[in-house]
Amino acid sequence: MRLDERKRLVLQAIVEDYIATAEPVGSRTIARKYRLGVSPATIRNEMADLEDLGLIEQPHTSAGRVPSDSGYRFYVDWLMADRQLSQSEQDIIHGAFEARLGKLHSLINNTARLLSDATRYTALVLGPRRDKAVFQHLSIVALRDGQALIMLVTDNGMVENRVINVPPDIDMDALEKISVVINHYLRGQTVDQLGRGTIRALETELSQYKHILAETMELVQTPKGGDEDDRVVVGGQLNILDQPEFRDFDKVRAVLSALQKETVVERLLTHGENSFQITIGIEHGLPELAECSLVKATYFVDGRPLGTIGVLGPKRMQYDRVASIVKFVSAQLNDALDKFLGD
Amino acid sequence: MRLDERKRLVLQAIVEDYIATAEPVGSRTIARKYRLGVSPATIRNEMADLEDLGLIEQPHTSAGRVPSDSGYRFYVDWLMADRQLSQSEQDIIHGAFEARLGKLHSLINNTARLLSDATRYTALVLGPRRDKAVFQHLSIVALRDGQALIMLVTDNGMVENRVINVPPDIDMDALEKISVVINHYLRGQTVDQLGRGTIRALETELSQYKHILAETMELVQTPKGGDEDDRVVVGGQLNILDQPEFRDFDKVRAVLSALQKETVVERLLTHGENSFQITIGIEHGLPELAECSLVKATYFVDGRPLGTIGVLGPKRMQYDRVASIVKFVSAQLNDALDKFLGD
DNA sequence: CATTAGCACTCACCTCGCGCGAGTGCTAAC
DNA sequence: GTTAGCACTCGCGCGAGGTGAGTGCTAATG
Repeated sequence: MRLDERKRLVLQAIVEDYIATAEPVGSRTIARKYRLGVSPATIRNEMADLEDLGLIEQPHTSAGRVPSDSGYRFYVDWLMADRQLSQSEQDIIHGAFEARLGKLHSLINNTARLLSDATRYTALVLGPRRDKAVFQHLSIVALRDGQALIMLVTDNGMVENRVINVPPDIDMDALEKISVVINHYLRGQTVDQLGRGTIRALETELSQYKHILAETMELVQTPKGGDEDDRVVVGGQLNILDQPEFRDFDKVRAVLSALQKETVVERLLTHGENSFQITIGIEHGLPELAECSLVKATYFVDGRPLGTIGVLGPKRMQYDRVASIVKFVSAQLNDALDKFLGD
Repeated sequence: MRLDERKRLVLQAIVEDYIATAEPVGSRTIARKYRLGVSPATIRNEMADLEDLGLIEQPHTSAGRVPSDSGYRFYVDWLMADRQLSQSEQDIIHGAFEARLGKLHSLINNTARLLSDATRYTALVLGPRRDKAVFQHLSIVALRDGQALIMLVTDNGMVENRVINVPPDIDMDALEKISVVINHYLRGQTVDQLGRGTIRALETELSQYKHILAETMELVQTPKGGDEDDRVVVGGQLNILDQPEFRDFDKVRAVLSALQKETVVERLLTHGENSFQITIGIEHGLPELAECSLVKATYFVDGRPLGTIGVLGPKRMQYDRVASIVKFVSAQLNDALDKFLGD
């Protein structure tokens, strides 16, 4: 879509004013605030054209104009300026990643909080995919008679464990042996490429310990570490209460309850293929979140995509600011993870 | 406070009707619905008396009556009938605990969901206290050059781990040795009674591995497993949106944001000493949650208190139903944990 | 003396109508 | 092509009036 310079300026003014005020924008306002050097009447003509193009719309006759989804899209693609984060903003974010190595989980958790605090919107963080993880180490530890703990470490920093029942008379050496064998067979494999052959071989070699092996394989193969799915973290959910467009209980409930469901958030964050992407309104295909936009970025370790961070806000979102923050945070996260996991 | 039979019936009618409808209750309603065999005028006289006693109040002249905090308290202490859970309700809850052993964390997580689904209010679950936990086992596993994983198991089923840096040239045997020594010194101790002496002895014996020891002791002693505090789980937060008394954004925000803070929830659940307790309104001393009531119960393993479960709802809560559910769920949880952790 | 019928009174809440003002589209003049 | 002017639209806020639920008081009643 080609627009002449003035139409672009008018559209930009409408989008930015609406983002700032949440009120439909009138021709007079634009003429006054954005000094295009023309009268409101001219602006009105331009606005009529923009409306014909589907870039803006009127909530009702005799109201100002509001950007449509494609209006936002055009703004994001063509009009939006790159916004530099101020040095102090950068410092704050950078500082948050200074914290010492710890659990991957808390790194992800902190990122969610950081993102939501920085943007004042809701932050979504998706951790590493379990099935792409490379098996690194497994240990089995006897806890007491009849119980043992299996612990699994993968290369992307995830640690999973589970308590299992074992025959009460089993001795430490047997457990040790089992874990040595399993380690030997699984080292370096990703979970989703575990072949039937490998499993069969294990079953043969450990035929006396069927039960333990079965439990272990279940831990290894459960796609998401069981029912509690640490993969998704949501931060700052309550920030949506501050948005005037959500001054409506049904809308709030719809959004919040969608965010409760890990599958929804996961689909949201895995939708699309670009490593940085802005999704406006219904573009993601989730009707519950049709009133929201999402700015998301993938983070990497050693050039391999590990997960995604995103910021969810109203369609009337400060795209420029949020985009810079998301980019910056994901870059910081890349660095932190390289230090944490990099070889 | 002594009340004659009829006053008790009137109070009970007011509380129960208000719980059911969320509307101030008038004298006519009581006479009609609760068939006390007297006219509205008589009820009005009784109500005036109850108001003098501070058990009920009027939102404004010419409205019906609403229970006051002490009215609820009287109801809960003296008037409320024990409610039996139906067999099918019991079966559902019981079934939810049938699930196989897994991580303690997911047991707690599921309990929160179960409680909130069953009551349609918000569920709070407090997991085991870290500092009362008895050290059971520690292992150190080399991950790759320069990194290792420390893992800590305590008797109450908690498993904590942390990635640490180690000298790149350290060998497996050294790690093994360190963990043997630490295990030897710490086995059977609770975290909060770790004496200076023990620590000094460890420092002497492991003087070559100062750094690793320091990291380990930090993991052991960090009161709550670092910044991410798994101790508190909240379920069904959105249920408060269904309560008519919270059809107000500021109130919703106040409650939800209080529930976001682990410290608040923790204080709420650790307040008071009884193993089963109903807290009405401001009795817990947290002004943010002054409009809420809490029904909570402690759960045990081997007779030792491990944590607390609770249901948070409006003061206009179905105390009888919630009380039975909370009691039943905590009993089920006791059983499940005894199977899980019991010696 | 407790109970009840009757009655005047209060007050939240709903609805309706009205005026205001922001904003538009159109037309005619520049 | 731009702009001034103007009639028109329509959401919104406000105040008036009516409604109804509920009360407190008083006097009559068994």
